[in-house]
Parts: sequence; structure tokens; C-alpha cells
Amino acid sequence: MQRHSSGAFAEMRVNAEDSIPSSALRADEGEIPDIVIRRLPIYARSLKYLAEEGVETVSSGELGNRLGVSAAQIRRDLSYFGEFGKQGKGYNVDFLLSQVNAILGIDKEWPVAIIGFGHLGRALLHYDALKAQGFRIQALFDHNPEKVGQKVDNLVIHSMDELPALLREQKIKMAILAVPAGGAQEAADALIDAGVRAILNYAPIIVQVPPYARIRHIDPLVALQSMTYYLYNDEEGPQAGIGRNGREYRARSGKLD
Amino acid sequence: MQRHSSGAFAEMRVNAEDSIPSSALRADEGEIPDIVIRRLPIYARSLKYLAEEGVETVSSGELGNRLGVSAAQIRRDLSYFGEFGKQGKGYNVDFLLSQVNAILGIDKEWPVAIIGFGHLGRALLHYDALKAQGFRIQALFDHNPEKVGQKVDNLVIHSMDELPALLREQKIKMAILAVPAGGAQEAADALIDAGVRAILNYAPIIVQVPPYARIRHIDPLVALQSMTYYLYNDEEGPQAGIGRNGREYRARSGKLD
DNA sequence: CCGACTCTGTGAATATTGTTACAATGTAGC
DNA sequence: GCTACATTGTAACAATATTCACAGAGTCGG
Repeated sequence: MQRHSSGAFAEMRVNAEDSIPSSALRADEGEIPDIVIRRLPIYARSLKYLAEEGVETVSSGELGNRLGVSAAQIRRDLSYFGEFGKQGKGYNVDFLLSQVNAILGIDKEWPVAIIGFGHLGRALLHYDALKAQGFRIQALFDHNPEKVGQKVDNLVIHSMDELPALLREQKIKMAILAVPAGGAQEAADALIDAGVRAILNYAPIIVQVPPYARIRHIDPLVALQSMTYYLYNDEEGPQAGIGRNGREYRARSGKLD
Repeated sequence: MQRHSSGAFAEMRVNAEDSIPSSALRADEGEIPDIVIRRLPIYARSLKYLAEEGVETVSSGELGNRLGVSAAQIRRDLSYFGEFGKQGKGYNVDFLLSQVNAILGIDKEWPVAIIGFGHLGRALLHYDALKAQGFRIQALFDHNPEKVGQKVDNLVIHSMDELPALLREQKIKMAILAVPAGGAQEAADALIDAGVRAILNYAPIIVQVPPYARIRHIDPLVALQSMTYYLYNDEEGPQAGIGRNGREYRARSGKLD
């Protein structure tokens, strides 16, 4: 099943049609599960750290240990897109990273809008990791007339009325929604109408989007609440202070998160 | 299968042993899947909004529509814990909300520590929704000697050295980790040693905890990166501006998030 | 070049999660 | 009280996701 006969990793290619066609290499054979797509950025992040540490090669087992995921899962996930490894050796870190980045499209620059410029919106604008990873905040919107017109960094806060025209003009496909729950669905509808196809929602409500768009929800409250159940019900584990912490354990269930 | 013969919702009880024993009502018959536990807070949130709207009764179908989830899934999820509904009518909003809150244990107060008092830590301390839902920030820690000793609100920022003693003393079981990636695993280990059993991690790295503890990861960057794939690969959907937005659609896949 | 070892990619088996479909129960109008 | 209708809880089924396990390739030290 290996097609690259030998040679250095840098020459490894995925299949006949040298270099990546358009990403989603083997994605012809059926759809790729979303759950796989969601793990890819986590693999990419870990690979980035490995590269920074100067590690050249990593096996699915090692990577899995770092992430608390089984080696088989990593191999299977990657196999949706091609063959990136070498028997007996593992994966070349730089090569695999570049491939995963290309698959996800995160080797490109993505313009992003922020809707809602309260504390959270402001914090996100100044969150440097976004810029560092290619997400460029390019438009700000707020409902509040007092804020509209204000200048932040080199951006002006726009009114929601201007949203459709500006987003289309700038071909913005991604937005971060940081408005109160009450206005979130309405804002999302406006975004979709304006051509946005991916929304990161911070509002504490499930916002619905049509099937041709994507949304992810971030809510610390919900995350905390989903853990209290176990605090309340389990009563296991060493008493605090007893039991030395060697941390040989891997993640609870082989599931990320 | 219905045991409550009739009577008002307020009198409904789940089974013989009146009132909730310790939560996890029917949780004897095997373990409850984590994925179910994760949906519960979302149901609870929606029920809270319904209650605030003055709605008295809701069917699994209506609730499912609000959340983009199938009615059957909601019924199945709830059935792990008991029988809360009434044929022909649905669920009493107040009653179901109180039951779900009790199952999750979010009708209690939970003391929480914040580790890492940078911008994010500060923002979380002042995020009122946490307090409003019973999460009381009760201890702050930072690695930076310049910050240690400073007073914020009525809390003092403590050094990491003090963490074990303070957390045990205050019986703190939950923590929010808001430190840089480099220090996250070490900090988590310290938390676990100090008796913490649930961690909300904001550091951009997969932090591993032993099987008797829980962790959830929040990372906007990863969330955005998992959506670029679709922007990059799909090219479906109405062109922006065409196609009226009636929003009859429900969520893409019947999956939350 | 050999032999012992490592590690990938994947078919098959298993485990987990979600849906369908319906009996049982209750509602509501008259 | 009777009839038409709504809705639950769940068994059976279907679909998804994960792991097992191994053939095939490649490594590595001498």
C-alpha cells in the first residue's frame, strides 16, 4: 500500500498526482466524519509543538500518548486523506504538519468578523494567537449606537445595518459571535444572509444555521456544568495527598476533550 | 410505565423513593454515557429560558426544535435518569429544570479556583454568569511573583506553592486553568494532587488527567480551524443574497455543536 | 545482506450512539 | 364518557466510531 519507494521524507508524496490537489486528498471515497475533522487541528497543534522542539519524526504511538488518543485512531484519521507515514519510522513532523495544515486550509489567511464588541469581543480582537494562525479580524460590528463609529486599533465599529454590504464586499466567510443570547440567532441569520459560512458562537444559546454552514459553540458555563455531575456522583480516586503522581495515565477514555 | 397516576406536575415524583436520592436516579443500571451528561446542561439552559418566558409545559419535540436535536434523543437522554414527562402533555418546565439541575448538581454552590491571572483569568473572575450559576471563584493563583500578593476584588493572588494547602483547606474540587501552554500540564498535576477533580482548560494544549478526574478544553483557535476545512472544501449553499432566509432548517446533523 | 524489530494502513470485529416505531397513557372537546 | 389526537418511554434496529490485529514495508546494527 506504500507507494513512495524510499527516499527522504521531504520527497514523500501522497499519491500519483504529486503535490496536494486541493486538499481532501482521498476525500472522494465518501464524506469525512466531522469528528475526524475536529481532531485534525489538535494533531496539527501538537505537531507544531514537536517541530518547535526540533523533533523530526514521530510515530502514531508517540503522538497518541501526547494527546491521550489511541495510535490506531490517529492512523485511521490520517488515512482518510492519504498515506503520510513510513513503516518502521513514523511520520516526518514537518511534512505531516504541512499536510494537515493544507487539508484544513489553515495555511491560508482567513478574514474574520467579530459581532458584538463588549468585553469578550474586545478580548478576542486582541487575542494574538488568532492573528498568528492566519485569522485576520477585519470587521467589527455592534448593535449599540454609542459604540458605532468608534475606532479600535485601525478598525471602525460598524452598525449591524452595514453588515451585509461590508461582509460581502470583503468576502468574509467566518465570524465570531459575541453578543447576548437574546440577539444571537438574529445576528447569525444576518451573517448567513451576508454569505458567512462558519460561525464561532460565544452566546449562551444554541444558534441554528442552515446545513450549508457550520457553527461551533463555546460556553465555559456549560463546560463546568457538565463536570459537576461527576464531582457529585463519583467518589473515587486517591484521597488528595495520598498516591504519588507519576502521571503514567493517559486520558480517561481515548476521547479528546 | 408511568407511575404517577395523575395530579399536578408539581407532585410528580420519579419513583418509589420520593425525592431525589442523591441524583443519578436510575443510574444504577450501568453507567451513563458522557455524551448524555454533556447535553444535560444545554437542556437545562433551554429550560431556564423557557421558564423565564413563562412557558409551563414543553414537549420533547418543541425542546428538540429549539436545540436542533431529535425529540427521541431528548426522551432517551432523560430516560437514563427517570420518567419526568406526561403522555399527551409533555414536560413541566419548572419541574424538569429542577430535576436536571439536581442530576447535574448545579443546584449547589461550587467553589472554584483560577490558575493563571493574565487577561483571561481576570476576565473569567469578572464573568458574572459563573457566579449567577453557582460557581464561586474562591482562590486565585499565579506563577508570576510580581502578581502574587496583589488583591483583586476581595481575593489575594497566591503563589503556586500555596496551592496545595489552600485548595485542600477550602475543599475546592474545580479549577479553571488559564496559564500558557508550557505550564499547563504541570499546573494540572498540582491541582490533581491538591484534590481537584474537574478542570476547565483554556491552555492551547491537551492536558491529561487521571481517570478519576475530568477535564474539558476550550480553545477558540481549534474551533475556528475545524471549520476552515469546510469553507475550503464545500462550495455549496445559496450565493450570498439569493434565497430568502426563513430559517425552517434545523441543525445540520442533529448533533449539538 | 541478514535477522530482529518497528511501525504503517486497513479489513474485520466491537462498541457506542442515534433513530424508528409503537404500545401505553394521557389530553381535550363535546 | 367517548372519540380523536398528542406525547412519552423504550425495545429493536441502524448508523457511526473505535479498536484489534496483522500483512506488508521499512529500519537498524553488525
